[in-house]
Order: sequence, then C-alpha cells, then structure tokens
Amino acid sequence: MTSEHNRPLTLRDVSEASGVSEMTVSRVLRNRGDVSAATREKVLATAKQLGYVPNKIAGALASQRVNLVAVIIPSLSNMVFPEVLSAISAVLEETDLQPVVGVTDYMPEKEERVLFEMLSWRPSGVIIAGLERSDASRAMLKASGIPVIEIMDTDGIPIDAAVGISHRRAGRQIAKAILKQGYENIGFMGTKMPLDHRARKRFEGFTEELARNGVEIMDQEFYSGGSALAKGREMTKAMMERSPDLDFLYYSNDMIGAGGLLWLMEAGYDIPGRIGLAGFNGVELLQGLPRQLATMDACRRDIGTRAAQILVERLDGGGTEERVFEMTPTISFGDTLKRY
Amino acid sequence: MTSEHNRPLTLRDVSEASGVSEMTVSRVLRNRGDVSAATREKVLATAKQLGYVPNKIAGALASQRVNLVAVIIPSLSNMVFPEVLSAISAVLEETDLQPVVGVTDYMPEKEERVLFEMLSWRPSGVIIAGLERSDASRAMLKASGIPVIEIMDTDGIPIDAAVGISHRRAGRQIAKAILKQGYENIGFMGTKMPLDHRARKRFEGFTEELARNGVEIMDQEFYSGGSALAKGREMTKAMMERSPDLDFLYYSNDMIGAGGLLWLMEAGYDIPGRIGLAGFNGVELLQGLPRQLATMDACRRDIGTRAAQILVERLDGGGTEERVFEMTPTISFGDTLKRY
DNA sequence: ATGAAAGCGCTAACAG
DNA sequence: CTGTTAGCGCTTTCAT
Repeated sequence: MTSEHNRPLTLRDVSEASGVSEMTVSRVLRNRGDVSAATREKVLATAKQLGYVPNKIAGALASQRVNLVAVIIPSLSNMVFPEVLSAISAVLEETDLQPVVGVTDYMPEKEERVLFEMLSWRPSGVIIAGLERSDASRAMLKASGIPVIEIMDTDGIPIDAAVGISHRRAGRQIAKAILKQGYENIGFMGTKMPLDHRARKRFEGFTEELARNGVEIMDQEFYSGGSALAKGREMTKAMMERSPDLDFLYYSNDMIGAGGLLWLMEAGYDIPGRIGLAGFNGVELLQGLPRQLATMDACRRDIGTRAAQILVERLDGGGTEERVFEMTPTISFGDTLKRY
Repeated sequence: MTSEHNRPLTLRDVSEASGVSEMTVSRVLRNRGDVSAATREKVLATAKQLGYVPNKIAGALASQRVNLVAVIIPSLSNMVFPEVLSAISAVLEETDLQPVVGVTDYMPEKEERVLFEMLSWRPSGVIIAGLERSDASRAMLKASGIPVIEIMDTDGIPIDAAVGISHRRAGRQIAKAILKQGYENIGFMGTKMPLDHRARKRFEGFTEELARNGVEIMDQEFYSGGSALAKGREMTKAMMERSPDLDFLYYSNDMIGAGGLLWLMEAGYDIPGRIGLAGFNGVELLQGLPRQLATMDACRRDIGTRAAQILVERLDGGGTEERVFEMTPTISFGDTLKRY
C-alpha cells in the first residue's frame, strides 16, 4: 500500500529506476529526438509502473513554453458561452494546446483580476469575449506579447484580432425584417445592459433602423436576474396590459422570448398575425417549443472555431494580416414572424 | 509605442528599475515579511508603471505551491454543472485558491487524459464528479497525494471524500411518491446511460422500488443527442401513442420532462389527473412554463459549496475524519404530480 | 528591514 | 543515439 502524502515522483526517480539518463527519459516522455526502441520501451515501462506524472511547471519554466490558451468569457450560465467554448476545444484538441477558462461575470474589475491571474501563468494565447475593457486589461494584453483574439463582437477596434458579428448590424437587420413585414407598434424587452455591450449594440442598431424609418419603440422593459423564461412571461404580460396596441415584440434573447411566446399563446393571441415575436441567439435548447421563435443565429460555433484556428495560425507564425473577421448572422423566421 | 513581441518582464527588471533587491521586490509583491513603507511604495509604483505580471510558473516551482484546484466535470452544456461550479467558485473566491475546469464528456478515457494534464500542473486539490472511474484515474488520484473530493454521488466508495446525494435513494423516493398518489401505469424516458452512472442509479432505484410494490415499468425509451426539449416532446408523443394506458411519466431530467409536458398540454391531457409527470434536477431555467413540473432538487449548490469547504479544510490541515457527506434532496410536486 | 546564495524539476544546447 | 552542463524566474534559507 502506498502512503498518501508522498512526494510526487520526479524525472530523476524514473531515471534511476530505469538506469537511463534524465535527459533521455525526458526525450522519451516528450517524443523528442531519436531514442532507441529498446531504451524507449524500458523508460515507458518504468514510468508507467512508477505512476510518474511529469511536472509541467518545471517543464514550462525550462522550455519557456506553456501549451495553455486562456479563454475568458462573461458567464457559463448563458448557454451561449459553453457552446463557443466547445467549438474552441474541438479545434484545440487537434493541437497540443489546452483551453483554460476564466469567467468575468460581466464585470470589468473581475476581468482584470482573471486576466492578471491567467497571464501570470504565461499562456500561449488569449481568446477573450468582447472588445470593451479597462485600460489596465488592455495594457496587460498588449504587454503580454502573445496573440489575443477578441470574440463575439466586431463593432470596435481589436487589440490584435477579432472574430464575431456586428451586433449593431444585427439589430438593424432584424428591425428591417420586422418593418418589412408590416409591423409598426414595436415593443422591446431585454436585460439591463450597462455591462452587456453586445446587447446594448443590438438595441442601438435596432432603434436606429426604426428611427430611420420614422418608427419609435412603443414600449420597453429591462430586467435582471431570475429565470429568463419566467421573466419573459411576466414582462410580456405586463407590457401587453400596459400597451395593448403592440403588434411586435423584440426580445434581446431567446429565453425571455420563449417565455413571452408561451404567455401569448395561452392568452390566445394570433401569432404571427395579431402579434409577431423575435428573439436573439438561435439556441438549440428551445427546439421543441409549440412554435419556433423567430431568431437570429449568432454564429457561436463558427466564432469559436474560427477564433481557435486563427490563434493556432498565429502561433505557427503563419498569421494573416487580417485583423477583423466578421461573420454574417442569418434570421430564421420560425413561426412567429410573418413572411411573404 | 511598445513593440508587440517583447520579452515579458521579470522580477529583475523591477528590481533594477527600482534599485531594490529582487528578494525585497518579491516580498513586497507577495505581502510577505517586513518591508519598510517607503521601499514598498517605491516597488509597487515601479511594478505598476512597468506593467509587471509575476511569473507564477517560476513562483510555483520555487515555492512548491500551486493555488489551483482542478474541477473535473462531465459537461458544461448540462446546466447542472455550471451551477455546481459557480458554488465552488464562490467559496474559493474567499481563499487564494482558483478553480480550473476540465471537461470529460462522460468519457472515462477523456477523464484520464484530463486528469493527467491537470495533475501535471500539481494543483492543490481535486474536485471531480462521480465515483466511477478507470483504475488508471484512481491510481493517479491516489498517488497525487492531494485532497480529492468526489461530488454529486454517494453510492460507492470514495477515494478520499465524497459529497453528494444517493441517486439510488432518489429514484426510490420518487417511485414511492408516485405510487402513493395512486399512479400505476408508469413510463420512463431518459438518456442512454451506459456512462451516466447517476442517471443509471436513479433508474435502478426507481425500478427497484416499483418492483418491491409489485409494479413494473410499462414502457420506456432512451435517447441521446439533440435538443432535450424536442426529444421529450417526440418521445412522449411516441410513447403515448404506443402505450395509451400510461398514467405517469418519469423523465430522467427536467428538460425532456418539459418537452413532454408541453406536448401533453397541447394534446389536451388532464394533468395531473389523467396523467402525472416528474423530472429530475429542479432547474430554475424552467420556471415560467405553463405548469410547474414535479421534480427533485439535486442539491447542486449545496454540493458545490460543501465540497469546496471540505477541500479548504483539508488543505488547512483541519479535515474531519468523515468521508461521505450525503445531502437529502426534496421532491417538489409542482403542478404535475397529484398530492392529497 | 534587506540581501546573497542555492536550488525547485525540467529542457536547450552542445558534446560525444 | 546518449549524456553533460547550464540555466528558466522565482522563493527558501540563512546572513547581516
């Protein structure tokens, strides 16, 4: 029986146990350089038998290389980010890079702390959500000297490279579609967005486009916290009672949109005739609702994939000169937005 | 303008720029030992001005201490795990420990890889979901010599400590409740569970308890992949057409339960009179459905909190002798399970 | 209150 | 193909 709090094994232990120099053991374990099949097997066998786990800390310090990629996102409970994450992981899995996730809760100070912590591990690159950040964060990223890929948003100036969609344009685009289908009395519901810049930009694009067509939002409401589905339901009820003339509701995300949809259906509204609805994100989760909510795909998987690819390219030295990679989201009309 | 690919700053740079020895700079930056207020400020100022980010790799190697906790979970898209994670983070934020997340996708081999990777960074502790794992994984954990907290499940023998609920008991408990309300023709829907041991244990407990009362499951169906809400809808439709006598449906998770609920409501079933429903997990997400699905809270937040606390205690040397911490989940009847 | 010396466990670079 | 020698950037330990 091995005792529990034993010193972890070192390369030296494997070296001694196998009668091979530390250096050769190291080479075997990393598949570097030529080693005779005989010694290779001997080393591998003893390493395994001993249960040796290499010390990456020492390895990283010596080699000045860390195969970690810092991935910094605002939240894990948003459904959107795990998806981006898994796309990133999928790409990185084909390299020797490993994603390490940090969460900021949409707070600039926390982003700063998380960034500082992660950079102090000297990762090979950073993938970070959004383009808005504190001067300190920006300075750290610039000073790090590693590739920095900012994702999700392209409305702004990237530090290094950006992959995402234009949320302003997305807002305009959905506004256009709504107006084109003849809706005129439009309500908006969304999160309070002092810190969610992408939601804010969508909203701005949305109202801008309406304004250009002489339309103003008839009613609006912002929430924070709570179950999004329940919030969507409550807010929709309240808004329809307050502003019964509304003939379209635009939601800043699909979850509250789904809540609204469920309430409107129960209340017997003709959808999309009497009233239309649209959300944002295209979350797969919601397939299975009685009706398919109109929404706009935010290209989450594409963004994750592309960002990781660009990072890998830059690390391989082959980076293009291009800095902004804008994807084009598409509207899916579902069953809640009229179409000719 | 600073050039982009500059060498990161070292302690030595700060030392030279401030005219203070490396050692003293190090002390200031870590708040260790006595340093005069004057030098402290000088050092802090130059470090900040230079934009120095300490190199944790070197620090960790020298101090033989890493303030990282490996948190290994099967999935991020399950809603359940991000919640556990945030509870863990909340506790660790009050210490100097940092969680680092690894995802296994429910695959033992991937768990092994992830574990190996993470252990090679010499974390201070491990929090890992489940009790079932490969011999190799178990060996690595044992050999690591660090505290290992296995979470979510208590039906089995922990390596070091376990915090969770008994899924077998949970299955029995819901079966009891269902039978007590007079339901007799019971159907089951869930994920294919060769690898989801907790779902399997719930199912086993469930059927055991039914058997003890002379009841056998009338119909069952297993799925994998796809949108859970949509799957729940489809499977429920198919099952009700196949076995119209069913008067209760037990779902292995709330999402498919919600899909089933929506379909049954549309189909005009009297719920919970003609047919009852129950899910598992108590996901807040689903508040806002037309009816509240009966479910069982899996104590996710409690588990995360308690696990992190125990880990911290063990690292402080104060660990209790106790090894298994079992929480007690509670049934919430919602609107889909009769109650007297 | 501050500094000097000696590693932490590994790998780069160079010999043989 | 294998081994030797120097560090990587920090912290520990021991002086002063």
